[in-house]
Amino acid sequence: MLARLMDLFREKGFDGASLSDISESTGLGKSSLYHHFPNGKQEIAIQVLGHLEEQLERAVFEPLRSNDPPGKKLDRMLDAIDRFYEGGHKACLLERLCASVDASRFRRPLGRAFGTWIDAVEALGVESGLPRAVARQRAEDLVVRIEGALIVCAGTGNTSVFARTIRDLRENVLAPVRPAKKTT
Amino acid sequence: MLARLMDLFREKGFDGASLSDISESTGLGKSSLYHHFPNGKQEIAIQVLGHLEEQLERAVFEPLRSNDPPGKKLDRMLDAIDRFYEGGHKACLLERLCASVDASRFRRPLGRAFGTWIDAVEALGVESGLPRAVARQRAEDLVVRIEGALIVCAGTGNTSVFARTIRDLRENVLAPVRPAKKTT
DNA sequence: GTCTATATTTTGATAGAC
DNA sequence: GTCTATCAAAATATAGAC
Repeated sequence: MLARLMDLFREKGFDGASLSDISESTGLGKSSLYHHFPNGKQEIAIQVLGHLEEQLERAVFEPLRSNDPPGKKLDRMLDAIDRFYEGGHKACLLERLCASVDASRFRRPLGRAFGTWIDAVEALGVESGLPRAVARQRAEDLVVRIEGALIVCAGTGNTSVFARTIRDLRENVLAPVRPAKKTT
Repeated sequence: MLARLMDLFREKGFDGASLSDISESTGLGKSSLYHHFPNGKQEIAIQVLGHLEEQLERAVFEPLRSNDPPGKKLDRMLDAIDRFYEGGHKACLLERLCASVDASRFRRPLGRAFGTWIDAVEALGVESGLPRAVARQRAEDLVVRIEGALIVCAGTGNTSVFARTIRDLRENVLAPVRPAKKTT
């Protein structure tokens, strides 16, 4: 059920998904929805966010705990991410909630979700031998580029940007630091 | 007036900005709005998008036409972009419209705006001596990273990610191609 | 727990006076 | 060109039966 609701919010956004949509997508009447979520739509979104964090846990943290080498772990993370966004065809719930009018109400869970994600990738970078500052930057960059690629794909209708972004990330997130190029 | 409306849509998104908001932000009654925009809210958004394209023209194309060296042109572009997004504090109109329920109605102008932007950066890369394919990729990447950085800043409340992204882009978008690093 | 029915507010949009 | 007044539809939310 939370999975269906997540699909709905990813498709329509928070402001765009009405209670009627929610009712239809769950098969429950509005009164039943208020039985399960006394605080209405906002609470539904927050519970859906919680559900996303669980999936993030499985997609990002679980690979991280394995005994595979870091490069393999990164690959498995990116595989999971690619699947989750269906190659750039499906939007990010975090982004959809960031873009809602009530974004301030989601600030805390949103900040936590982004932080969790970034921290996990940073830890992987550190594990693979990168200096912490570099690992941090690259972890932020991974999330930035995935979110951005989803936007550009949605705006242009061209999902190849997402595919290429994932490919680039595979090659570059854990790459050894190279000396800076001199500017002319 | 279109500037005020653009601010409104950037702040609240398309679904989140009601006609009452629009009325308040412009100082016009609803009937007056329908006098100027007979097709209602959708037409307002499309005209605001047109206004954005003009600003994009000034911010992106005008620097491109100067006689400065490519690196200088890129710097001026990124300065304008940094100003436009106020260092990551203000959202992107394109993204807000991508994230609306009615996104399909904006698909054409959105695709055109993204295309214009990417094409301009690609041309700059070619001018600076990059192979076209590389220039294309980097141009897409510039837009991807700016859009993504805005999302992450909005979600985490930390605008330093935007600042660093701009800095990275300054150094890397036009950098000469370097041989790929071998994987272990 | 789920339903039908309804309350209340807000939405996008129009009519018509000035 | 702008206003007041108003519309029908849709929004969120609740009451109360079963």
